[in-house]
Amino acid sequence: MALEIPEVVIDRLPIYVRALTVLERQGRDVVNSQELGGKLGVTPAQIRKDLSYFGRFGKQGRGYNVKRLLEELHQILGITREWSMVLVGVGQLGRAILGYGGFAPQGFRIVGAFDVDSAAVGERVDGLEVKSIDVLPEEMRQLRAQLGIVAVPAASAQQVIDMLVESGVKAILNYAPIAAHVPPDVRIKDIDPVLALQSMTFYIKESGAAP
Amino acid sequence: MALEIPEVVIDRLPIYVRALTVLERQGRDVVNSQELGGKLGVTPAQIRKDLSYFGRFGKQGRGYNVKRLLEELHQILGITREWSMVLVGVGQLGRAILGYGGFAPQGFRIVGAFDVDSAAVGERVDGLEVKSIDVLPEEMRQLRAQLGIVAVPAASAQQVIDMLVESGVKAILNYAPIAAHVPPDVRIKDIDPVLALQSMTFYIKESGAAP
DNA sequence: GCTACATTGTGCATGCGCGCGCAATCACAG
DNA sequence: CTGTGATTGCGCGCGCATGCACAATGTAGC
Ligand SMILES: NC(=O)c1ccc[n+]([C@@H]2O[C@H](COP(=O)([O-])OP(=O)(O)OC[C@H]3O[C@@H](n4cnc5c(N)ncnc54)[C@H](O)[C@@H]3O)[C@@H](O)[C@H]2O)c1
Ligand SMILES: NC(=O)c1ccc[n+]([C@@H]2O[C@H](COP(=O)([O-])OP(=O)(O)OC[C@H]3O[C@@H](n4cnc5c(N)ncnc54)[C@H](O)[C@@H]3O)[C@@H](O)[C@H]2O)c1
Repeated sequence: MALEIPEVVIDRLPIYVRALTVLERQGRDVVNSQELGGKLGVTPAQIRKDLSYFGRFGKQGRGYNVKRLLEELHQILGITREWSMVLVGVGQLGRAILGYGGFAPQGFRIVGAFDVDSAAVGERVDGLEVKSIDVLPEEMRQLRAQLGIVAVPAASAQQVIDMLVESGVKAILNYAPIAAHVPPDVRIKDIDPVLALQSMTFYIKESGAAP
Repeated sequence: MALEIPEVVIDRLPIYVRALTVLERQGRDVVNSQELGGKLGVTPAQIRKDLSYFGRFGKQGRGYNVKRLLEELHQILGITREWSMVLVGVGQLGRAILGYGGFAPQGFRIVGAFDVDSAAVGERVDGLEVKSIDVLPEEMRQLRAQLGIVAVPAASAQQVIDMLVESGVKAILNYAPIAAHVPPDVRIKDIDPVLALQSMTFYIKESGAAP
């Protein structure tokens, strides 16, 4: 199979999905690569090249059928089905994640929440009962979640990630500020706002006006 | 000046900072590129090449002095000083951000919080009084914040970003799921967990066991 | 049905990031 | 002070992502 597809390409596809979803909701039928690129800050050639890895979805002289392209991208990314996720760490961030309404419409369902703190365990948060981290392995045998979200302090993160991997999770969204280690068959993506800020200050550090 | 430094390099420096900070706290004096690379999943050559853009910080036969290298990286990234940030959108996520203890130790201070909802305005959240979005422009004349955090719904995000730019903000951390437009002299980084999830499902979609 | 026009799909060249490999350099032991 | 061992700094080539340019192809108008 065509597994020579660059990872950068895969990372751009969800952005296309996001923009196309907006266009579909606006009732737009077709869109061309130039308009789409303008919205996203991507060159039209880039978009066409990216899509050409997977097939020929456009019509010359018109552009891309919004609905059709959206379906194709869903198929490619594997987001036609529903995905089950478990959350570990029901603290401040964990609660915001549980309450976030942005996952469900995209087919990502949180089916389990775990914490080590006995004060949190047993509590109901957004219709989900928080379970003890100790029962994660056995709970996972029923839940069969393929994705894990890690929102525990840095000190516990690697340990929690190991547990998730052991329980069969194949992809992890990690909010803890560590560089975690996972087996080659497990995907992991980190979200760290501090890293984002620290790389931006490099570019603006000369632009005056300290307080 | 040496402004030919690739952005990917700048994006890696904060990761080095994070790892070195841990080593320093552990009392380590020196570290070599191999050990550092092992921790971070980066090749030793990559690390040495990255650092060589900015100077010669290592000693042959020994490695890098942890404290010294950390200071150099702080200097390079512009994180020796304190940076002031304003937050717009004090909802679920905004409150988690305000309560997050990870910004202050790295020199990032939230000095203002704004919302449009009259129920939130006037409220004190983590020692900060939430102000109306209407007074953002005049408040900014006193606060002089260089960074902005956007945690409002997608529909309001571009408008809020325009206001921040107008008020002199030079870098924006955007949590809203949109591709925002900013002038060339303003940096912006997006944080979107859904995009991260959607790119990971591509790789694990065949690996069995649907619910 | 035919012509004019718009836009895709892609071969190809350019440029850039990555990592190899080695000489230069430093620490340390004897 | 000299030799040994280790690790950096960096020149260089390779590979890959990016974007140009054009032929292929479909649309719409007449
Ligand atoms: N709050 C934010 O906005 C924010 C933003 C980015 C990253 N983060 C990161 O997310 C993580 C959580 O942040 P937070 O603000 O929610 O902290 P928090 O202290 O409020 O929550 C952490 C939760 O994890 C639980 N926990 C600790 N060890 C555990 C273990 N071994 N197993 C299961 N649960 C465990 C704690 O009981 C607590 O409920 C931290 O690593 C933080 O750096 C937070
Ligand atoms: N909650 C999460 O974990 C999470 C994660 C990632 C991204 N996001 C994104 O972050 C944003 C906020 O999410 P949330 O869950 O906190 O939503 P929320 O509805 O709880 O909070 C949004 C807040 O923004 C305020 N607001 C709306 N328009 C405004 C305007 N023009 N000016 C100032 N304030 C305004 C609202 O009054 C509200 O308080 C959304 O774009 C969401 O997609 C949230």
